[in-house]
Amino acid sequence: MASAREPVVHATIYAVAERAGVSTATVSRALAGSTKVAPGTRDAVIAAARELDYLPTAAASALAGRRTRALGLVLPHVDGAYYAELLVGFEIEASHRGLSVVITLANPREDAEGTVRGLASKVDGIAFMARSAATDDLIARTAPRLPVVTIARPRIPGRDALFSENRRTARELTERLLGAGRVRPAFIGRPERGSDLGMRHLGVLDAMSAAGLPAPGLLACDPVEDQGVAAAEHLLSEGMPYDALICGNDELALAVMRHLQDRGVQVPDDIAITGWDDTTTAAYVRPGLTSVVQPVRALGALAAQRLTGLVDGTAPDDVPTVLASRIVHRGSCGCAGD
Amino acid sequence: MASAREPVVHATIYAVAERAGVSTATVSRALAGSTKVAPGTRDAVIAAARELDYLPTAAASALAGRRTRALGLVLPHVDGAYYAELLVGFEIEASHRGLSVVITLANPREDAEGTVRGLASKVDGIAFMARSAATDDLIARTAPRLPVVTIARPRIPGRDALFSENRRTARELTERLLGAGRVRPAFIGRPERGSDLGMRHLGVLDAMSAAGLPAPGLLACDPVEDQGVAAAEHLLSEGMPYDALICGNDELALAVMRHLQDRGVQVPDDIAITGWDDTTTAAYVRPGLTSVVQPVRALGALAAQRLTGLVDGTAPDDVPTVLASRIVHRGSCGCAGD
DNA sequence: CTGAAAGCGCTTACAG
DNA sequence: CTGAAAGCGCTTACAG
Repeated sequence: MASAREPVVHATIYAVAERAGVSTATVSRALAGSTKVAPGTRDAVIAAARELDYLPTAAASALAGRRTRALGLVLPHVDGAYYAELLVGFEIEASHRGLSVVITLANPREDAEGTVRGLASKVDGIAFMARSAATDDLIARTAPRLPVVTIARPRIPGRDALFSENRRTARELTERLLGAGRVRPAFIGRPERGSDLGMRHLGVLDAMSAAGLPAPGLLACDPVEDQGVAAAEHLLSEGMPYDALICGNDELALAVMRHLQDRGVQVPDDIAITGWDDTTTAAYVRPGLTSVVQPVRALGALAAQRLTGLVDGTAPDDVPTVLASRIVHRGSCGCAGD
Repeated sequence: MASAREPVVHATIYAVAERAGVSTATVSRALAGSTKVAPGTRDAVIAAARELDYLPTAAASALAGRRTRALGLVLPHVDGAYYAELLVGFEIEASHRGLSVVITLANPREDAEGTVRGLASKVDGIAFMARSAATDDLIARTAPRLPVVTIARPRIPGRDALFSENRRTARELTERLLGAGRVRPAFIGRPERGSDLGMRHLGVLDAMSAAGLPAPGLLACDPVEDQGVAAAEHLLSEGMPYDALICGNDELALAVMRHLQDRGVQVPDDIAITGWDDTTTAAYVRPGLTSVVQPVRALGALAAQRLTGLVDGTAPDDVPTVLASRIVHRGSCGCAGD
């Protein structure tokens, strides 16, 4: 076993101060862009810093300044373009504000408590995304310690909660199907209170009751491919009692659609199918899958933005925010029309 | 504008020490799991820490301990499941080792230099993924400051470089096509020296020359959808001079395939098509797209692992590492066989 | 506009 | 096995 890497010694603020002929306080101010530094002094400091290739140690700044200049993002332990997109929005916004991003995957099988506590010790604020091992309770206990926002998950009392529009969009989508004569829809997915899927389910209910129709069918299953296959199998065994399937996400919708097609069911003639998230695949399958585009990147950016506001004390408090979604009509719903 | 959030005061190591009736040195050791602490003492410290809900300030630990206990990951500024998967592998491995992950998207349009320098000041080591705004030069200049590894990008002299197997897999894929009678293949993508696509292109050349055949065609374009469409259009206008298209990634392959199919070309009868990355969509289109699964998650994990070794001084130096890829045969290549 | 000095909250030789 | 004390490298009232 080799010995630990010998750390290269780098210039500190003292070296810069000495070279520029000023105090470390002045170096600190000049480099922070303080306006109360004489231009000439500032230039000398900047020149000295550059000559020494000075890079302030983040830990020292954080300790002295009581700001880590970092934001935390807790994601469910899954892959997928959806979360990647959220991360992109969050990171870009954070980096525009000079903040770095510490990312954590909350794995149900592991020590979520320890993970989140650890994160809380190294960032100025945390965004919790959707369903993850970070429970309501854990988030609530974390919140007094530092600013917290939630994204696409049940709201924590007194904390900012961000969502994409779900209920109203689901209602519109359902009304569109009803308008095309599909009056016996079923919802596929597990609607949980306050979650994205829960809200989507409510939107479907809204449309049905507004139209004076009975409640839609419900096939409760987790939003993953194999459960979609199982749901499709179940439908076939039941003799296809519905004429439209509003799926909680694309993964489910694609699995259901393919399985039904493989069994000879015609989409959309025999049954209409819709999804959510507008994944890449939705546009590539045939018929194209009607889906809902969510402003995921904007949601990520908004989270970073509100967190920054909370950290600086410039944010209005406790305002839930909902960003608009948009239906993308393709062939699978039999209502693409125009 | 509201005033800045009043920080809640939390227990420090002094409070824990006082409560446990020991010195802060002992608290520090006990909590770090040092073996040189008497069991009774350790229990008392742990109890006191729990009672006070003590959370060590990461900045203070980092400053005093000269270790941030964080790893940096620089990704190209794009979304997509591929990078998400890499991040998952990296994060899981890092978190297993008690390290957190600071993620940065290197955007060509922005200050990559400042971004990477900032990152270098807050982590113990950095992994640079693929093509990003982090140039060879920038990475080389960062490397003396802290441990660095690269992933799927041209190697930086003297630094660890990780890859998934590209050249040999490309050769196998090509040989399979040749075996199925497709002797006039073209490569679609922009092969750059030392990059994943560059290696894939070389593998195709290997197979052709080993078979005593002329070099394959080359349609140089960036690996994005619209360039795939343009390439397909070009092929049509040329009268389809090839019988197989080996595309640098799935995005390109899918765009090419769809465009050709829309123009009446039969896949694989008229032309065979293959991609790389085995995206979700590859399995959903018809015919299914033959593609190559890369060990992306494992690559991420390996990067975190080697970085940790480098930080601790326990890593063998300068060993390039290549992880195996696997071809997934589907209908599009006309060589699925069985 | 600038500096001296205290202090941020830990870790780690060093000594016992 | 434990403690006193120095020190990690910054920032920020405070005073001028």
